[in-house]
Amino acid sequence: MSFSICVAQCTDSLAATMDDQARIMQSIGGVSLAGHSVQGGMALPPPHGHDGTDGDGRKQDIGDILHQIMTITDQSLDEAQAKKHGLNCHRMKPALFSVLCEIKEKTGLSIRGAQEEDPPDPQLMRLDNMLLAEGVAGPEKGGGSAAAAAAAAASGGAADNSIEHSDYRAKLTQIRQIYHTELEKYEQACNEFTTHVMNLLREQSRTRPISPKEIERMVGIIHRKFSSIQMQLKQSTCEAVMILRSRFLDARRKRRNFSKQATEILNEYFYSHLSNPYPSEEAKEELAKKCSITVSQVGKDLMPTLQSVSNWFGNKRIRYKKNIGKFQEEANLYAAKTAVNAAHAAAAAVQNSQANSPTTPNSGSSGSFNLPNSGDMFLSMQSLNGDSYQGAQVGANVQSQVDTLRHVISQTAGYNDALGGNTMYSPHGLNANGGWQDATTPSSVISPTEGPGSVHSDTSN
DNA sequence: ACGAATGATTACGT
DNA sequence: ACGTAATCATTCGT
Repeated sequence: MSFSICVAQCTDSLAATMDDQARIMQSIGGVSLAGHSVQGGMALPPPHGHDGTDGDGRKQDIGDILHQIMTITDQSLDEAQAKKHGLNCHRMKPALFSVLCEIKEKTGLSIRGAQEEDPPDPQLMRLDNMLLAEGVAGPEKGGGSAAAAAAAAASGGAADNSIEHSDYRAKLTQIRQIYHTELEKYEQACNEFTTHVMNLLREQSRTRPISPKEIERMVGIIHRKFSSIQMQLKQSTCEAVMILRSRFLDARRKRRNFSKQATEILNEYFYSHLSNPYPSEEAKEELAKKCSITVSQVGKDLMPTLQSVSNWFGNKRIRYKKNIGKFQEEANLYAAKTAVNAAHAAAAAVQNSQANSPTTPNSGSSGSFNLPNSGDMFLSMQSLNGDSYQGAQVGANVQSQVDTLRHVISQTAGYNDALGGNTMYSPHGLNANGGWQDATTPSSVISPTEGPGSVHSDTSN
């Protein structure tokens, strides 16, 4: 469509003269059509000097309309609505619209500058990954809370065995919650704003030409803006998690020792399973639970978690292996304790079997691990020390240990092994390679770093 | 204050 | 995933 035709339409509807055409064109040209080859053989005559006021009035009229269109977005919504309606009904509207279309076509070509560089922002990706890894983003970690609930239930009402851990998790879920609500808010706001803008643009496209491409571009801009806001949210969330994490780790770094009882229990297990001190998952759990139960919760002693038990055994194994001599005394001590347990258990068993049927050996087991594999223990100590000290040792320790061991005894199962002398179990510790060898391959290659029995055969000490 | 003991973490291997 | 070995950081006993 040519400009002249459009202007002709325009002037037709206004029943304007040729002069008026020229004036209109001039005034439009004033907008941004300078240099445009509008003429098309129709030369622009200079304005006649005599049609002054009338022409000026119309010029004013057109200018007004244009001005109104230009400033329509600056006005309040109601005003704009009213004006828009007025403009839409204006006689000159279709013509003007066409003019604007053409103008736009000529000038709008240059709007092709900032093509969205969509390659995802590496930093955003980093943040996303971190949030995902930290469990803030991504699927609801129902597994974790369910597991925690299960653990709490399993421990039979006993408090969660990792206060700090649950504290950390609580804080993390808090962060997570905030993050998600904020994110949702942003998303909602973004959508709302986008639809609003789109509606607005569609509405405006009736008065001024707006291509779908432009709307798309605008939407893209909005999305980018909002995603930059989201990035800020993600960033601050990450920071919060990092702070929480570091604080949590700091708290854990400030380690506290286990309680005496907890250490006792762990040591008992260790030395009674010296041949294979690798507690199973269940055994570890059992140990952790026992330690937590034994320990009075109000104390400031650290309650071992399953992880702690694993750590403890890891440390113990390595340190024992590194310097068996140093642990000799401890080993003897716990051997004696276990012996005491066994003795008590044996006595109890005897009593029991006297009172009841002797054919129910393990009936009293309360589902605890086979704590003192005493056969293992006795032989182990014997071979380590070279002579049979155990009787005396037991005698020396019975009185002093009875009280502290009572609770263990009550929980002890499998005492029949001790009674029956389960010699199938080979007493051994480390093999020649420095590792704990298989329980089924007996060996005499027990090599403490110092002479066997050279120090600790003295039981009175 | 110092060193030993000790719980936790890390790097690495399987 | 779990174990070992080395190491860190704190606590404990002196």
